[in-house]
Amino acid sequence: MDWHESSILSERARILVRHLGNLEKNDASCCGISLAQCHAIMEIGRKGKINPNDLADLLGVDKTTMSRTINNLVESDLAVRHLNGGDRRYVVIQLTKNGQRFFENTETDMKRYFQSVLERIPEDKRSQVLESLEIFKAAVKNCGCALYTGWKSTHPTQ
Amino acid sequence: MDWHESSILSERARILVRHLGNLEKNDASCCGISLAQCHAIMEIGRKGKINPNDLADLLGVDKTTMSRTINNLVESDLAVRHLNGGDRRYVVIQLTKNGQRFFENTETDMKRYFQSVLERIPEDKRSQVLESLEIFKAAVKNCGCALYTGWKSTHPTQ
DNA sequence: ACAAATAGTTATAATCTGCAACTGTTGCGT
DNA sequence: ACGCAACAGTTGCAGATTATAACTATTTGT
Repeated sequence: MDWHESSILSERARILVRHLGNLEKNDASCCGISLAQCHAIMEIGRKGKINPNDLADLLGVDKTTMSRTINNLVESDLAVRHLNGGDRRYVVIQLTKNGQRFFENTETDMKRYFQSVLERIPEDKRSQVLESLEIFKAAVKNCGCALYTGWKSTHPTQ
Repeated sequence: MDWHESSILSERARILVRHLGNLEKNDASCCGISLAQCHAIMEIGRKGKINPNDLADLLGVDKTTMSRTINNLVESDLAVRHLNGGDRRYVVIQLTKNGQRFFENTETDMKRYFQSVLERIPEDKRSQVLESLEIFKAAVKNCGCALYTGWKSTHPTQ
């Protein structure tokens, strides 16, 4: 059990997440759209069509929050709700032309950003970094355990 | 200019950030403390002592938000404010005994989590992943540009 | 000595969030 | 066919978080 390596991993992942997260937050607020709305648009755009419940799970928010976020998108003419003919409980969400444009522009922006990140990585290390991110991503996703397992039991609960 | 690689990079970083972010969010809410408060505790703990302004910059929030977050911590007996003798404009924040315990427990939890992530990475890839994360982190930090540079100009602004 | 700059706090208002309770729809067992 | 549980989705409410603007207090520079 290598305690030292996991400490390094923890540190690097933390800084990375915070840095990219802040970047997102700062830049999202400058275009009249909330971060939650932006994330929703990006996921709807990638999936093409999706129902609110799955979208809520994907983004890790409550379905009521999702419902309201979708309201905002619809009011801003960025997304539309359709009723699924087969099962009328289901609602299908899709992007409008406006939303589609937003989605594509933002995806291009993100690629451009990561392009410039890539340029800051030595050329002979790029494929290694790409592969490692995939490995790390898979390890994180497969790790069912919680981040702060000890909180409930070991933390002073005020 | 390799558009394909930056696309892959973007995708992997995005999923990683969202996954770890959600993990944080879900687990933070279960111990009577907000995510903002938790982040603040962790940074105060790592720095030992820090002033509100620097802490706000570090966490990417407004200083007024920081002030209130610190209020919460003080009320919960997790941190204390001290007046800096030298320049009485400055406030120094430190953890209380309670806060210190919280900090140490959480740091241990995080290490434990990343330990189990590490165990899911093939042994012969671990040092490569660790190195790559460092490279990637540095590249992200040094990249002064914004994530969504095009939003202001190219996005439909509502 | 006095204006500008700095660190920090409070007032206000807007936004985001989730739990509880609700409607409407479907599937299942009898 | 009926009733009931399960499910998708929405709204009422109440609490938490956030930033902008206006403020106090302290220091620095001229």
